[in-house]
Amino acid sequence: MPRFAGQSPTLVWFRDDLRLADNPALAAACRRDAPVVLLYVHDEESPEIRPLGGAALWWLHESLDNLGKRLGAGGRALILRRGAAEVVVPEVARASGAAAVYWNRRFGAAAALDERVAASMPGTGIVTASFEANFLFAPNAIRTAAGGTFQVFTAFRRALQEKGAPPRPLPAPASIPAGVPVRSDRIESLDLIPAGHDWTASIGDAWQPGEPAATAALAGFAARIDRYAAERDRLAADATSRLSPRLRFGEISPRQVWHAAAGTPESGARDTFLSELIWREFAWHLLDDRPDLAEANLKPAFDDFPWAETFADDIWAWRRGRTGYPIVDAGMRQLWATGWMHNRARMVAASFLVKHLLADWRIGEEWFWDTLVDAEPASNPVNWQWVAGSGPDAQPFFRIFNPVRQGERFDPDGAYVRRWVPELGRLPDAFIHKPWTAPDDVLEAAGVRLGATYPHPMIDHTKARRRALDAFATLKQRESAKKLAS
DNA sequence: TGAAATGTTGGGGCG
DNA sequence: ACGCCCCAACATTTC
Repeated sequence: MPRFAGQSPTLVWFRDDLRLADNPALAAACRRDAPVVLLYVHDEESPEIRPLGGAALWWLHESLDNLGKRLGAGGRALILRRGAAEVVVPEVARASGAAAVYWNRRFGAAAALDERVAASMPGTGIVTASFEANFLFAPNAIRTAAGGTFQVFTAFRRALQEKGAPPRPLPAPASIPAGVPVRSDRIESLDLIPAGHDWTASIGDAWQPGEPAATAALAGFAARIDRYAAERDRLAADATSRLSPRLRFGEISPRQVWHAAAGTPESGARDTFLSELIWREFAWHLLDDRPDLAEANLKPAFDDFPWAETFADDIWAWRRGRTGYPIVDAGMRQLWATGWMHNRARMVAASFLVKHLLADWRIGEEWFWDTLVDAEPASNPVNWQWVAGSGPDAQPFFRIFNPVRQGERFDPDGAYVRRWVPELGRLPDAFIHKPWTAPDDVLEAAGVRLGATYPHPMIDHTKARRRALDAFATLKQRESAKKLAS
C-alpha cells in the first residue's frame, strides 16, 4: 500500500528541464505529501513547438533515457507519451487521478501552448501551477524604463544585473513519493533517433547526455574558468564550457551555472562567461516579444536585401565542409560529426554563408537547427540575425570575416583544421589556412591535390567581400529612397 | 565578438 | 649636413 494512498497525486510535466536538482515544479510537487506522477510529452503536433532537429532529437532520447532510469522502476517512473500536449497532459492527469499539474514556465510561443493546456484543466477540477526555473530571471520581467523590450544587449545586461544575484538553486528532492501506475510509451516508440543518420554514432562518442554528466561538466568548467579569458577563442583548445546542450534541455539550470561561476574568484573570464549566459536570456527576451523571430528579419529593411541566388551545390558544399576555406570546413565538419561547433567557428562559418555566399541567413539557421544539439528556438535565430546584421544590436553587415585571417589568429598552429580536415594534415603551418597559395612541391609533399583531394576555394575572398558590400549598399540606397518617397 | 584602405610618423639609406 | 625617398609601424577612417 503506497504511503500516500489517500492523497491525490501531483502530476509533474517535464519539458526542457530534464533534471531533478533546481527543479521548482518537482520540488513543489514533492512537498505536497502526495504521490508524484512524472510525465514527458513528445509533442510534434502543437504549432507552438518547433519540431526538433535530428541532433537535438538524439540528445533528447539519451537525456530522457537517463532521467527515466534515475527515476526508478526500471525507467517506468517517467511516463513518456507522444502527442499534442493539450490532449495528452489532461488525459494523463485524469488517468492518474491527479489533483494538480505542475510545470516550469516557458516563454516565447510555447507560453501560449501552456496557457491552452492550463485552460483545458478547470472543467476537470485539476489545478495547475507554473514555476520560474529556466532563466536567471523571467525574460519578460526585464523591462526598459518605458516598460519595453530591450534592443541593445549591454542595456539588457545592465538591467538584468541590477536585479542582483538570481535565486539560489534548489537541491534535488531527497525522495520522490512514488506515483501511481499509468501507461507509458516505450522510449523507442517516440522515434527520437532517426534511422540511417550516419552521424549519430559520432555524436555519441562526443557527448554523454543527462543530468549527472551535466553536473560534472559544470563543476569541471568552474574549476578551469580562468582559462576562459585567454583561450575561449582558441579553436583547438577545450576552454569553453560546452554547457549549451545541457542548458538547452535543462539538464542544468542557468541559476546553477550562474552560482557556480559566481563561486569562482573574481576575474574578467568570469564576467565574460556570465555575459554569454546573459546572451541566452537576451535571446529569449527578444523571442518573447517577437515569436516570429526565426522567420522574420527583426530589421524590416532586410526584407529587401538582395540575397544571391543560392545553388543546391553551393549550400551542400557549405553544409558538408567543402568550401575550400579550411577554417570554415573544419567548423562545419565538427558540427556534422559531433552536433556542436566552437563558437568562434560558428561566427566564421555563418559569416561565410551570409556574406561570402550571400545566402539568406534562414538557410543557415535551418541547418544549424537540424544539426546542433544545443539549438534553441531563441538563440539560434537570434545569433544568425546577429551575424546577418538583421537583428537588434547586430554585428554591422560590413564586418566581414576574412576566413584566412580568422584561421591564422584563432588556430595559429592549424590543430583545429588538422583534426577536422585530415586531408590537409601534412601541410606546413604557413599554408594550412590557405592551401591554394602553397607551391606545387609543398602540396605534393603533403599529398594535397587541389580540386581532387580538397576543393579550391569556392569563391574568391576579395571578390566575395566586394559583392557583399555592394549588396549592402543597394539596401541602404533602397532605404533612403523609401524615406524620400514617404 | 573586423578587415581593408588610407593617413601619419619616424628611422635609415642614399645621393 | 641635408633633403629626399622608402617603407615599416602604427593610427585613423571607411566599408
